Amino acid sequence: MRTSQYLLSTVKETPSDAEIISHKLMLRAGMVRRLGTGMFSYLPTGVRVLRKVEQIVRQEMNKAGAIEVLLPMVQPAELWQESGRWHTMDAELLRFKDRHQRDYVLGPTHEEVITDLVRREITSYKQLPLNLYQIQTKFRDERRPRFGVMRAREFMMKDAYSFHLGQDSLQQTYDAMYRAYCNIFNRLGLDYRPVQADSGAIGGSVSHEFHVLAESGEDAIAFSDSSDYAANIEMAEALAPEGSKAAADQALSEIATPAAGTVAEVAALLNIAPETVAKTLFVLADAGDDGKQQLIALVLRGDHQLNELKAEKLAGVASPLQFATDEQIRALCGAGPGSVGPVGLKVRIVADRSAAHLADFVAGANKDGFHLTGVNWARDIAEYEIADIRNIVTGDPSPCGFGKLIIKRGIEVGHIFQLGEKYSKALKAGVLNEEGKHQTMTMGCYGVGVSRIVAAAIEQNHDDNGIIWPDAIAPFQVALIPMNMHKSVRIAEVTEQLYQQLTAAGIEVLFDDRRERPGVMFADMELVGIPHTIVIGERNLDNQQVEYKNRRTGEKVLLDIADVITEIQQKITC
RNA sequence: CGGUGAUUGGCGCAGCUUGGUAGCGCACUUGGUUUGGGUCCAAGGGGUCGCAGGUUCAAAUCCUGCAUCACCGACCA
Repeated sequence: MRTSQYLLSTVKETPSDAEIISHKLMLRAGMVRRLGTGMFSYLPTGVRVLRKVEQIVRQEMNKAGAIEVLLPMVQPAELWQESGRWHTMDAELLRFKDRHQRDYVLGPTHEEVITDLVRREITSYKQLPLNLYQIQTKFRDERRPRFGVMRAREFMMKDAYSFHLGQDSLQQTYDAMYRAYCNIFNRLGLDYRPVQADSGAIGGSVSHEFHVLAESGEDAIAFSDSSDYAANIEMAEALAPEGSKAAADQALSEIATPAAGTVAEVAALLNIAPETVAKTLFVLADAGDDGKQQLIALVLRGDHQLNELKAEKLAGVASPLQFATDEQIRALCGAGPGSVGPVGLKVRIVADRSAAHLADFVAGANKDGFHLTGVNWARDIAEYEIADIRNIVTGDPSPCGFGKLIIKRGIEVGHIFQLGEKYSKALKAGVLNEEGKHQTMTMGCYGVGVSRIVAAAIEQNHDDNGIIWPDAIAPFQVALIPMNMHKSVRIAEVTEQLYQQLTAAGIEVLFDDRRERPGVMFADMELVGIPHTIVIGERNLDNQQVEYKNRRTGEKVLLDIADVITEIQQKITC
């Protein structure tokens, strides 16, 4: 490709609405333009990268035995009503009507459509297992789209859905997808980690997220510093503190703490560490027989944070998790949220493992402006349960039993999930089994955020001058930069010849034939992030040489013109 | 959805307090100059000042409403 015939569309200044580096660089490098909130037009350079990512995903999916399909983006409401998500998905689902006033949705995902397709096509267990995938545009009406294509409303996704007669078969495909995903991210050249994203519900570990590690990541991931353990921070188990609990030494006593509501204020006032203060939160319980929702007290160590997902999973806790209002708390405790504690409460009390390990601790007195010191479990609070309800913090022991946890940030670019029968049951998707009996299929689903990978790759690969593409997904592999081509016939001829040879060798070349000054060309090629550059100048031509420069390492070497093709082929690592 | 802020040429911004019908840099066009790291000089083209209404002799500027966009928060198979 010649720049004079290409739409490079690079810009010097950063549009003011770009926040993170990948968004800024994608705009500056002429990859995307914003059309509306969370909607982007892809310019030629952006499309090239997107297609590269797609192609790698496609190849690895095919290799893993999945079969490509293409499903409609516009889907009839009936299917969503059948699965129940017409009502449960709510605002994220973009709905609209056609000229006949029939309801439709813009597909945010395709479980319904694929399950409908398979229930029509598949009738016998002999046709299973089956793993179908597509690479297609999705639309989710996110409440807050941000970070450019990273969290856009319209985005490109690979989604695969597998169908099985039973759990064993599902597990096999799940494992195959896990390996395929590792292959994909290895080939993309990204620093990523598979992360446990769920456990429990069906038993074992049934969901993994694949995260590209980056400071700007929206998700926090807990890693063991001495094993392969990695889990979404929401899922990481917080173990009970080691050793036995200290004995109760102090007597229970009340102390005035005027104007001290938060743990930090109480700790400062009493000149004690926050971890010796217990904080008490109230959530609503499931409705009882009378239809009323009691409160449940959750007690945490002052320096810890409630993990809402863990709390929501506690038996008896209303789902979705709802916090009690100040009025409800006052009605129960006789005090405001800043002065409440577990002593004397007439409701169910759940203490976090670490909070339950405290002795002689401080807690609200259930009397405005007062706290209790010397509080002890059992002695002062007869009935309580112990559970893991907090977020892990750096330094916690790893649940795998090896090492301590460290927390890093990641961008979720893949998610594999064992769905079970959720959709196949709702849509009555079954086959006849060996006994000739109808059996509901078991499903798995496997997503890769294709457009998000593009942004994540930039987050991980850039410098002050712009993007540094891994070879596998670079829009062009080689940039040809001639010096003064328009004044030197010799330069023009050599460059033209190199362009022909490289292109003939199957290498993607961007030949900068614009009538621009060298600085402009260097800056643009670096901004766009082309990994390998060849500079053709008079000086080196005298020795039948050109200069090679590596975008990532900055390495510069002189190459004999005759060797350029073979040298470049060796340097391209994909 | 709540909070905050923004909206002036393709992009980045000034002008608004104190009303008098718009300016700078980049980009673009033309001519010259320069040519291994975003040259320099000159001359040009391009704007219903987000939309609607109001106040006023006069509104980018003051008032009201709306829209769009962004940030923080909540939310996110």
